[in-house]
Amino acid sequence: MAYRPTDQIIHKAAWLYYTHGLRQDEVAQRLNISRASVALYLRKAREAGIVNISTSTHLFRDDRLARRVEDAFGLDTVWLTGEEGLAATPAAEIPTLAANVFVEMVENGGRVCVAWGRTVYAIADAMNYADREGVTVVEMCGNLGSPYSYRPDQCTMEIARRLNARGLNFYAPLVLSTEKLARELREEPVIREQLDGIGDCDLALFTVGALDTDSHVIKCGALSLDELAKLKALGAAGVIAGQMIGADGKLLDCDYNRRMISADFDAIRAIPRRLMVVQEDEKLEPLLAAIAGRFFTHLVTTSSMAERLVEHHAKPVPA
Amino acid sequence: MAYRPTDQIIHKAAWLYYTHGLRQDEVAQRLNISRASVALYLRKAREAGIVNISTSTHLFRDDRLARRVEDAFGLDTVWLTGEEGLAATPAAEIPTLAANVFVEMVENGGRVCVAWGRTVYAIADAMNYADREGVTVVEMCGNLGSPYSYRPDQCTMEIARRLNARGLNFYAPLVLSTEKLARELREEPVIREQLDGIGDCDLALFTVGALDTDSHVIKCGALSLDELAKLKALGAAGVIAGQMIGADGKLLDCDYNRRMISADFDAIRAIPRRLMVVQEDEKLEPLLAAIAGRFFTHLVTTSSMAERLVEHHAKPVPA
DNA sequence: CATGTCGATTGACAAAAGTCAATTCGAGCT
DNA sequence: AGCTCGAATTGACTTTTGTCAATCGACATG
Repeated sequence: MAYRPTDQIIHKAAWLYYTHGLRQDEVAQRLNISRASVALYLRKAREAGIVNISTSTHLFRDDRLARRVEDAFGLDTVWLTGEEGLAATPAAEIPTLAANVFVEMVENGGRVCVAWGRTVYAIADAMNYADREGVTVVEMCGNLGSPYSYRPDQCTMEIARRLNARGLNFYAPLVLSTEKLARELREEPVIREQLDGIGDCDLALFTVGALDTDSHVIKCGALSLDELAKLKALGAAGVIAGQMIGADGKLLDCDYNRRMISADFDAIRAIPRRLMVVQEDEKLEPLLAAIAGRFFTHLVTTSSMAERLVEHHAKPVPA
Repeated sequence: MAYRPTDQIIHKAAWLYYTHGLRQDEVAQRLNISRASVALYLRKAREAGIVNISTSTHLFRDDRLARRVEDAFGLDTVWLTGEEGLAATPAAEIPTLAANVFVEMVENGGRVCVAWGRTVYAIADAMNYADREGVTVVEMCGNLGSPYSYRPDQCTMEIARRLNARGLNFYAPLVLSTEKLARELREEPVIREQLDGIGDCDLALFTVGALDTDSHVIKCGALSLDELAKLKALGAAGVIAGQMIGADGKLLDCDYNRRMISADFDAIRAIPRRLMVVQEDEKLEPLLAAIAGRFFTHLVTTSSMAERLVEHHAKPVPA
């Protein structure tokens, strides 16, 4: 963070107000400025992450159901949002919780890796500005130039901005038209380096995609409806960082995957803490596939999804 | 933290207010309680560390002088409080800054070790309630039952309370009347274990004591004026965790030190991050001794002390 | 069963914080 | 020097928050 000279006074105001507990008029008096300026500076301080206000996410862990999911699938931690409509708007609950959980997990000097999608973008949006130091945010997969407002590079950069971190973008498309081109591109040093760097991360944030006709891969134009149907016939059950996986969680052996520039699954699994966020109730099948592939260690989802997960676990072979 | 049933609603109120940014009356409406209750719950949430408000301490690092001290003495980080009277009361500035720096340094699951003294107690007092998990706070040296209000065990316990941590006290006096008894006591399993545990910490908080007639060791009755004079004649330059050190930073070879139950110096130096806090301007000589002994890696002190340190470094052999 | 006690809760008022249009300041240009 | 434009700052007003005495209600006790 480059320190502009005016930052100094913002810092001082924040220190006096939040740390020493002075009132705004007292701060104003001491710094010889108007109280209105103090109020302005304090807002800036909050936005810049000079002041950090965070709420414990314990509430969402302190739940029998969450523990049952942890035990059933061997996950490190599960956070659930209840039915009770604790959010301002119901749709905001999962991203807000995920953002808080994620920020708590990011450590100074850490290297985090983020995927993209509607959910990840919403998380970025709900994320507080935090005053981390030396954090690097890297993209997990190639980009898609698209009419979509939540492009992958925007996700990365927005998250980096909130964490006061350095953002590293992937300078490649997500999916290419031929397998040959994808292979060649993957061997380009710039790309190679980025791909190799994913395994060095200590934290990952991602979601699993569904394969409905209105799902993300379709909407952003990575895949046609025709191709989708074929992939489903081949056994595709979900999407991880753009790549198709089967119900067993393994990379699907298909042309589409071979045309992809994205994180190697072993590299993803080499990351010690991997936070999966699932918002939509329709994503049970993809989520189970992601569990089978051991893609994540931490999970944020809804109570209703958790119930279905536990239920499924009780009788893994449906009648 | 044991969750009382009423904590649930405090959590919810805090989440809605701080994370979702609702107003108090909106929170009240949603939770079906009066707004006054919401205000009350929010205060409790802040006090319990459910909500964490922390201010960046960058301001105090962003200082040429701090860098010069870091370079001159090979320290990791130095924070300085300026002359400008940024504090509510000047005397509160150092403890408040130190408390904030310290809390930032404490990591979940960590093991921290604290010494005691007027300054450490003031730091404990200025410390925010933080929502850490799995932290252990251990005492660095034996206790002194005394008329003093800042007894070592109080320091430990207060800091533990603020960090939502487990506090481990030393069940031994700081100084005994004979060397033999001290030696025997050190070999008691309970004590041995505590002493050995100090080297396993990843963070330490302590100060260096002076040897004036009104200094801490005298006031709390650990030492008589007579003894003090003798120790000074022997070359005592400062006090670290109760023990006398010479100007070279080495443990002074004296009867007093041998009667002491306190952390082994090698154990202290085995702790990777050690935060030294020096408030009083008279402590230049003790601080230089502590530097010579490589007792600390991080330092919080005043600008004026920093100036004298740098000055001293420029001409280490005074005319 | 009335009564006392204590903590939780509330209504009403006072204090503090947020907001915004108007004004001042200051860098860059003529 | 005088002028222009945009950003920083402020005073005045509105909204939100903090506080505290009064009240409620659960539970224990004579």
